[in-house]
Amino acid sequence: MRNAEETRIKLLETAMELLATRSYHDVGVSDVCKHAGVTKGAFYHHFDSKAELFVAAARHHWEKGKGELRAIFSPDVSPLEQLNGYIELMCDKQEFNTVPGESEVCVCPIFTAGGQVGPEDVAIQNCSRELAEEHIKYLASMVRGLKGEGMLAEDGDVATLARLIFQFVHGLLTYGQVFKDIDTVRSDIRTGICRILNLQCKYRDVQGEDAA
Amino acid sequence: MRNAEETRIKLLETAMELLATRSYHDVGVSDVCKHAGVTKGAFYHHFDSKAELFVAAARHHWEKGKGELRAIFSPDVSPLEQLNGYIELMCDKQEFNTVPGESEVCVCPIFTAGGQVGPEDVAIQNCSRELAEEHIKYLASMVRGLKGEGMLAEDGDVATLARLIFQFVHGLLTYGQVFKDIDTVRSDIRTGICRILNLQCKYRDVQGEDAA
DNA sequence: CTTGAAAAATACCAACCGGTATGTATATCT
DNA sequence: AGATATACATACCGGTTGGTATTTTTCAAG
Repeated sequence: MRNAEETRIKLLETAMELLATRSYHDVGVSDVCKHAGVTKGAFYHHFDSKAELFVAAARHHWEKGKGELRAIFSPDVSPLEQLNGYIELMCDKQEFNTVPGESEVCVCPIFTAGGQVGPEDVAIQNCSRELAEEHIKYLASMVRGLKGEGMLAEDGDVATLARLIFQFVHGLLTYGQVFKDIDTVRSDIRTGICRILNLQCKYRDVQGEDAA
Repeated sequence: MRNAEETRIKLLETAMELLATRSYHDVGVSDVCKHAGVTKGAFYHHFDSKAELFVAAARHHWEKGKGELRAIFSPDVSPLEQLNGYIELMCDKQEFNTVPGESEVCVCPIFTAGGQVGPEDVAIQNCSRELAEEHIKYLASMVRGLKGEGMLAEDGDVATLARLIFQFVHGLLTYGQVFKDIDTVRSDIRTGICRILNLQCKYRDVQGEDAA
């Protein structure tokens, strides 16, 4: 492997994959290297420390996923489709990361890691906060859309609702990870978000293809 | 310290305290011992392993808190008071665990740990699930009460609603930990739960003492 | 081809962590 | 009082982890 950028990205993505099913402290540098097919020498050529790797990996992961988010929350997508798209995306991400026997559901590695590092790894916490805020902004635009179309049965501050959805989804994913029950996650995510939004009932059912 | 039981409990509670602000892998046996004022010899006299300590600590913590929960969710407390009591309890617990400069908000250590250990520490995961289920049962009884009194503007499965609340609260606490913002937690917990339940608006405001 | 810097491999280290072996003081029972 | 089990302390071990020092390979410019 001669391409430096390729190696770097390989390390970033491997780190994220491992972080999806294990905790920050559980994922060692040697682990990442082994799974990426690289040696520690190569690793420390590209990164100064483990913490720097994970911050970079989180940012990379986010930037990579941003395209999907932007597509879903694009202004030319109706708010309702945005909601359905978001729910589907979240479920698909879990499905993608599911290793049948091992871990059935993973959480958003970035945000989880932020909660699990002590005050010493302040860089990771900051990164976690920053990306969470961006995520919530996307949700806010969706909520604003739904509100604008009068689809919400109850009034509520847009920023607050977006934050509540984010919080809920994250707790839901943690639940899924602990209980290893992706079906409940799939079902609860829709129910939960709709109730938090107090989306009018007539809009709640997914009209499209729901043949599982 | 000649009292064995006292030492054991000291270890259990110290473990829980440390786990409140750090991750499972971050809290070492030596750490617990140091903070508890005992040596590793004493520790391994009482527990076979680190995992066993934390399982025991979680159970102990739960049993200790069960009294409060039972008082709040007692049948002779009105459902609405149950809700307010639960919210207050959750906030108070955060307040209690807050170390001003260090960590502003902690999460429920038991459930969080369950999500952060790999498949090897299956005992911890099982304990985490078990206690979460018990917690959700308490919530379910409250939801049933609210529903019975017709306070919910929208129908919904009791078990599902209880689960949604649990998931939300947990995500909320993680959010609080990452953002170190207990005020948002205090505000969001009420809003979030009320919206998930779709509690009728007239019941939402806390009538009693809210002088902060 | 030579050269030189980037990229990656090998080997290694100090620190740490879970766990153990062993020693010692105290309480209880006979 | 002597024997014995409990409660705890000290010291240490093997493995792992983050990180480093050094060497080898790659590859493009001159």
